[in-house]
Amino acid sequence: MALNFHQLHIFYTVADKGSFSAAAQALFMTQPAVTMQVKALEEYFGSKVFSRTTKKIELTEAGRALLPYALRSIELMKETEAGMTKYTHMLQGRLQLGASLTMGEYILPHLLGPFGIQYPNISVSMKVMNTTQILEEIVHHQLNFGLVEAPIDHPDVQTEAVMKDELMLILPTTHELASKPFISWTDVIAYPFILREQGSGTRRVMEEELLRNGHDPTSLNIVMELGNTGAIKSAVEANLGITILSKSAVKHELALGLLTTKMIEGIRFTRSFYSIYLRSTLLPLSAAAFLGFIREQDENQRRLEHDHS
Amino acid sequence: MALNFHQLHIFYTVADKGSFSAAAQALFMTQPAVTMQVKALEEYFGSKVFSRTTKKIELTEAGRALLPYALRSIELMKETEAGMTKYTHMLQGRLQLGASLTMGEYILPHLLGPFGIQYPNISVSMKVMNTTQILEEIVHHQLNFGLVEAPIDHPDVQTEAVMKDELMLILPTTHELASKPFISWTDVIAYPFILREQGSGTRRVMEEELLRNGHDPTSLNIVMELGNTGAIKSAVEANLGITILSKSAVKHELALGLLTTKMIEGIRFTRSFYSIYLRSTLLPLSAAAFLGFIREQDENQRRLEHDHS
DNA sequence: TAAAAATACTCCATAGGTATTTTAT
DNA sequence: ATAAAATACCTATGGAGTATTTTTA
Repeated sequence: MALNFHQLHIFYTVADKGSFSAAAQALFMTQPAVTMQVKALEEYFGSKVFSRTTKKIELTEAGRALLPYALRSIELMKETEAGMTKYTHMLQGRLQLGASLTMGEYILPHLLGPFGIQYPNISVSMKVMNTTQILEEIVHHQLNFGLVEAPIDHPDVQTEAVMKDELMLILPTTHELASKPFISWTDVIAYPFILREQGSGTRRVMEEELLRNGHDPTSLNIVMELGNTGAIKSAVEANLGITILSKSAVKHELALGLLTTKMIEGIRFTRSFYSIYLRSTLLPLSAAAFLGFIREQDENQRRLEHDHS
Repeated sequence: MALNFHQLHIFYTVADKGSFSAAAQALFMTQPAVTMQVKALEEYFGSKVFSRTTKKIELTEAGRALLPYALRSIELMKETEAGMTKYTHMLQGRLQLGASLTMGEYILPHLLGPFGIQYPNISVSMKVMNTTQILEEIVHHQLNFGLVEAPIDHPDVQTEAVMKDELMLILPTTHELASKPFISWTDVIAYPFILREQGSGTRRVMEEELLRNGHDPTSLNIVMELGNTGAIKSAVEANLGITILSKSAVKHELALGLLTTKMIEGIRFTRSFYSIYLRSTLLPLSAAAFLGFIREQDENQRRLEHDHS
């Protein structure tokens, strides 16, 4: 047999965990299988890579030499998969996704549609639960991927900020506030305000964020409540009022110069989301594709923002 | 199946050769096997990597993206094997070595002994033939490794300079020529000279090199002909005469300060040897071990030379 | 004596081979 | 028409599992 990624991956995991059984668990295989692969590696190189007693395992000189190569090969595998996600449109597979309440309720529905179009052969199953439960299921290989609202500190889990969403004040380009350099909360409540109907997710997020920033949503001068974001944007364009929406919701109108976004003095409506997944196991390609997809969305948004900054 | 070196290697070879059949030949496997592995890779990524008609093969966008990763993975494999040769002492295997006449007659006998001690489980078979024949057998997988006297220019063959041997004038540290900054051929023939007996390989190499540099070996003032290099060194140490030997033959005496080496004005007894092997196929570990072994010898020599320069 | 690793065995997936068919120039 | 890739089919190997034994702290 020739040298291969798989054995190096197993070798690395054993070295990392300091035990064959622990590595087996992390790799979701049995201990004898791990023993076998390490043995094969040792036969290949004609040299033991671990000096082992039942209680303690230690890298030999050869093992210490091999370790950095093994690490690099794992990195390279991950890079390769990440670099290839753009081309995985017809990929088959199953994506088992855990999402926090907010993620699952307000963000993912808008992502899963387009994702399903791009990847018609990946079946996505999403479970909405709290962060602790998601973490638990990821560690036990019940889920291969999670999206949560706070970074996770766990040695086996990789956390990465994947989306930044920012709510902004949305005005017609011609609005008198558009030329004002600094806009305060007092300015905002002085003008007619348009928003989504009571009970909508978008409205709830907006109100929660306002409260978090110490402002009372009921002090807004609400002139209109509309059933969808498109209607709100049209109303603002028609100069019927102003609103607060996520920047990404108005990217087209920004591009066309119909609307402008403004920050409100002393208020920051930013939040990040975090992808979490097992460090030890290679992310399934379907999950890698999803992660790539999310990053792409994020990039597009960022690029648009940049074009109009 | 997970991503692996093997498939990337095959993919790269197909891209490199521009044909499945050619790649199969280079990889020493059959065309259907190559087709299979490429297909598996394409299924893995959910995307074709080649657009193929029977006459022409072309990388798709995905293929172009994958190519650099494949190359890197091959490089990494090679690096890993090269980096691990130091630890492959108990390696099993067969090394089929082709060597040019000079290599096989004068150099290899001195290397194969120590190599056999370090690698008792590698059986070495050496074939002495001319460079063209060696090249031929390497390309057709009859030999996995060759050592020749000139660099080879062939697209599928990797050439690397592996040993530099230099003959030097050897003197006792106390000899009056030792303090002379420049030594000419006239100086050399003015002093008693010691060398190996007629018919010895070392003597033959030395005489050939002298002739190549335009000097007549018979003009030497020969006072002694001895049966082995050790005896010659002792004789020179005892101030019975001077000699010409390869630098590496006197490294211990140089280190101990018993002898000095000098260049002879206008004469350069240098020559390089070259290892040659197939670029497309991964060098068998036994061959890699041998290459590493040769490099090590070379390094030791170089280091010693440096210490006394 | 109680864990962790090694061994024995069984089974199945898959890689590779041979023979053949399809395809595109 | 021909050369190259794809397909069909078969075999053998080896990777992974379960069950068990060996090892050493």
